[in-house]
Amino acid sequence: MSKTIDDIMSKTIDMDYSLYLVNGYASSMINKLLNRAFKAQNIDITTEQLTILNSLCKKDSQSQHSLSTNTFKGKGSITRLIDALVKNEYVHRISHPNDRRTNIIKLTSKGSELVEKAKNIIEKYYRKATRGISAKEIEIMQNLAIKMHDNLLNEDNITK
Amino acid sequence: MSKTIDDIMSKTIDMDYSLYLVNGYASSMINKLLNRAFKAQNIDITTEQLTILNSLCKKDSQSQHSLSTNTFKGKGSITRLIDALVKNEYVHRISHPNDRRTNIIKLTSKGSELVEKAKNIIEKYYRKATRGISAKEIEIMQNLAIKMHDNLLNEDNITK
DNA sequence: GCTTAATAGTTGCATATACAACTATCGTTG
DNA sequence: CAACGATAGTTGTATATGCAACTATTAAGC
Repeated sequence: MSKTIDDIMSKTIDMDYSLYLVNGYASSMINKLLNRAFKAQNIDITTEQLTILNSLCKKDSQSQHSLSTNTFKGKGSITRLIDALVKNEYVHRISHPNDRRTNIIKLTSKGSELVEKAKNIIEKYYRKATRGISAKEIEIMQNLAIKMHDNLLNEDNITK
Repeated sequence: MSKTIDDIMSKTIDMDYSLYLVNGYASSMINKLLNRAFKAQNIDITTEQLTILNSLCKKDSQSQHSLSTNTFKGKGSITRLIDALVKNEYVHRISHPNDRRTNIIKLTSKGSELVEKAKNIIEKYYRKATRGISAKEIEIMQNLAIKMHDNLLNEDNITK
């Protein structure tokens, strides 16, 4: 007998279920552990900055606007994350030749190497997190998370 | 044919799957929308602060240490969140009579009323997020998120 | 009882994000 | 081509978190 949504929501003052989603406990936990692991191994990066590098691995030489769209981050965050990445020489920030408003972000070789190192650590923690969970279940969970994200993205009141 | 974990992890440089978890896109999206909705309706609260109030609804008069454990937040965050809650008179911060190190946090009537108002908004967005997803699937996802969180909590290297 | 260790909470510093105001540049339209 | 609006990025302010150093108080061990 599984709970219906109304069972879940009708609990007196118990917002645990929805707050579990809102707070993203699992996400923030693995995020924290990863950032701690990077620091412990003297890898000068954060998971948030890695999101940018990962996007550049898939498609190099993106504009900041493109990176903002692809990583679901605000343009202000992008500016500051790239500031940090440039400082560490993981990317170059180059002015677009035909549009001086636009910056082109290019992965450096140092950046590529870093991604490979970080990838191993991420995989390690990902495996820890998913211990005892089948690949099928993981796939279900990922698809549901994506679906929820899409549901919210498609809200009328989300224009920015 | 579903993907195995190795299928997922072996992709060349594609960390999307694990980064989707790490970044908690769905969580941060609903979190953002909720905080925006609270502001739009002149409800002076954030989801993070609500996590504290929710815990107090379940068990009032907790110490900050207890709240830290129950909400998975660091003690520094607890201090500052309660500063904000006290300022808005949603809680009282009272010195423990027998242990002057400890503060007891008590929900005020204003705090209780606020939780009820916020609960409706949270439920609304929770329903939007889970549109087209069955109650059974939601339950699966929640249980998996809890399991992943537990997996990481039980790591040897997590002592603080 | 005194010393030491453990516990509870606060605070400073760094990172990240949301939001809004701002600058600079490009495109469109008359 | 001048004016207007759209677009790309930057920056200031506020909130939240992690982490480490710190104070204050209590508990434990001798």
